[in-house]
Amino acid sequence: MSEVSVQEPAASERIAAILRDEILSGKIPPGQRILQEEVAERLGSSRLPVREAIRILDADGLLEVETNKGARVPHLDINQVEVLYRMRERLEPLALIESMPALTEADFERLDEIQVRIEAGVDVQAFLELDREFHLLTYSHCPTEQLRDSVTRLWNSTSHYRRAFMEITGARRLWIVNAEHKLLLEALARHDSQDAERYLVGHIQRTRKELSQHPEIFTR
Amino acid sequence: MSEVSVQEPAASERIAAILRDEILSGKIPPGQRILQEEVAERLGSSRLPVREAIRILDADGLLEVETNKGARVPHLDINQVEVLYRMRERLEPLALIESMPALTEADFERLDEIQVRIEAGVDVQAFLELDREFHLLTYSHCPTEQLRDSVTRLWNSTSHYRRAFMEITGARRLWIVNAEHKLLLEALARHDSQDAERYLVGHIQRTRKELSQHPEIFTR
DNA sequence: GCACTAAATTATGGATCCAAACCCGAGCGA
DNA sequence: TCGCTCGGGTTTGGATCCATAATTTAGTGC
Repeated sequence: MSEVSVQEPAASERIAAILRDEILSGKIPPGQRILQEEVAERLGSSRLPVREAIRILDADGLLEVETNKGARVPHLDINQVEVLYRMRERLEPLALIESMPALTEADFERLDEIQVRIEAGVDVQAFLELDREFHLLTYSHCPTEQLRDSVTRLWNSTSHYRRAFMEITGARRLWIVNAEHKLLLEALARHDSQDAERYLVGHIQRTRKELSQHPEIFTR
Repeated sequence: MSEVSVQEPAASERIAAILRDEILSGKIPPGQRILQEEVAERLGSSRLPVREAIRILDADGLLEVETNKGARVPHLDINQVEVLYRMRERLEPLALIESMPALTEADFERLDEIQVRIEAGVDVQAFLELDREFHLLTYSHCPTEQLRDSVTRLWNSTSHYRRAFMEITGARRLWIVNAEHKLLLEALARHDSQDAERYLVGHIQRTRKELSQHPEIFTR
């Protein structure tokens, strides 16, 4: 048999993954409604797995669901995003501390590679994906699933505003990100959790402050 | 017409609410499997809204779902619960700070009433419910839904172990909880966010440390 | 008697059909 | 002209039936 059938994920998860990509990449912008039938037809399934996928993405913080009214990508205001960043400032250091001891040599190589690529210069979309992979990789060995999920949710819901920010400011101040990333990497390599936490918090705080200086991002 | 029809919630939400109660009250203990058909028959619906309810409770942190294998109440080990408490120590102060300015006179009256009831002496189940209402009420005006939801999730997933702890230790050290609650209330009444945060963090930290001295709670 | 296999049972995942809620626009009246 | 009401169309929610995967059990050979 040529059909290898490597434990196919459920259709609902496949659909959720596709929609997740489309939302994170900005193809489906905040405020846009998700029509079950449209998605079902486009992805070749019935509405039922789409409904389950919507629930999954709701849990991921990528959709908001209202009874009898359907699902849409949330549209956040500047205050909500500020609070999400403050949550990040508190949770991500914990995730990092929990994950750090278990980081492998392969992880460090990948982190270096990501950082090299970012410094080589990339477009906004590529930067967002690499930056996301960079940070989530540093948390990836955190043994508590709920902490990893919470952090991922925060990244999900703020992704659109990070992109809007990058598109406005361009690569002008990217050198700061690079400096912070490299300091963080170096602290991780030394297994210095104090320094790592300090650099990480500073990194997130700075982003929050810069973001809050561009309220025009949030005018719909 | 006698049918008032006050915007009936969807069946899936009704079922989710019932199951949530049963899990939080310990009627469905950690490790127990949730059979869709059994629930559907017991609550008088088809399996479909049960499936949606399971997704909702998954998002609430009350169930874990595995493809083709069904849903069960998660069974956490002591390390995971410790991390959940550390998450609480970081997130709940933020929720409190965000919510505090909007607390109303009615809120304070209710908080006092809860505290009086706890001090009057109640059984374990009543204490857990009152304690939960007490803290979540102090966060209830936090304008960021995702922060409120995160905190609620943390309370949900640790609820069973709080009960197990209370059942072992009894009301012996309840006076400490009461002292902490009253100090917290007094700081809230003064709108002193610094003191409030300090008391709250101490309260959660102490609970975490006491819990970690009873590893027998986690032996399944 | 034990281990491995295969069939039967059980439980979950998905498709289709029907019911109920929501939305929007046309028509009517003030 | 503006606002309200009532309908038709659209969209979501729920029930039933079927397919598929997991689990258990019975059987067979060693």
